[in-house]
Amino acid sequence: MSTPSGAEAFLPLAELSFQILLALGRGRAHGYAVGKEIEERTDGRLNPTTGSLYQALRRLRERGLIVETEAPSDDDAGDARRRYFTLTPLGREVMAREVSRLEGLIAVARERALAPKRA
Amino acid sequence: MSTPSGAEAFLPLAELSFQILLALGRGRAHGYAVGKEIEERTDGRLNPTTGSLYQALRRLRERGLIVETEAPSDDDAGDARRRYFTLTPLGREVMAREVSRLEGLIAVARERALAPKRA
DNA sequence: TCTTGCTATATCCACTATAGTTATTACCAC
DNA sequence: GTGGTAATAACTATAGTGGATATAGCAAGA
Repeated sequence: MSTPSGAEAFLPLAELSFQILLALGRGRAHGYAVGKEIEERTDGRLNPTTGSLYQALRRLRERGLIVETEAPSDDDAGDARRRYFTLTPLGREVMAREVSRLEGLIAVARERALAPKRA
Repeated sequence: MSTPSGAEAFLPLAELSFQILLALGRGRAHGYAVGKEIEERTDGRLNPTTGSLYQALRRLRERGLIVETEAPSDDDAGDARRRYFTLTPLGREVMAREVSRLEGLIAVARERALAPKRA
């Protein structure tokens, strides 16, 4: 279905942006935690410095893929500096579309590179 | 840390670069044809200008993912300006690794965004 | 035939977006 | 105080993209 949301316009997602959306896919999180999650999940392969991380968060927020939200109630003991983010419906849709796009690429790659033809 | 081939160092592949490798996955092709193939395969969604196309080809060549090769014998009627390219083994491996990487991302995205948790 | 114009093919230059680096500030727990 | 947590800002590096340009070949028509 071509949902007229314009989600396509955000594709392809940059590596870090996609990773951030993935991290937020689990639910609300604050910036620092997002960075840690990415680092852990990628086994240190990706280690976003705060500079690039918050830059990317800002871009995503400005484009409406994520929003800044209140701290969760079970975090009142937490650090007041924390800025929490969650995916917007648009962000979720962009993710879904990006996944579709990638799946298409994978299918083509499989049929071509893994069963190479003579040149 | 690094894989034997160092193919990981080329990841993530940019959209256009990956598309070019996909196009060459079918076998040798010249630049212009690569552009056309991409445009057709993506139903016009991607319409690489010659500028970005040849720049990307140059980058891929400089990094050893593709090489410039002779024109095929059945092309002697073709335009002499044509520059033909083929995947190198490294290029093929980079493709394979990129596919693995993307599959990993997809798996994470599926489990998170398509079964969203309460934030 | 000459000219106009379109497709094919490629190069060069400049702009933009993204990411990385580094430094600074501030809070919190030990 | 020290060390980890959390965020901001200024700067740099560079990959990627896009636009303008050039040129050859071919087709259509004056």
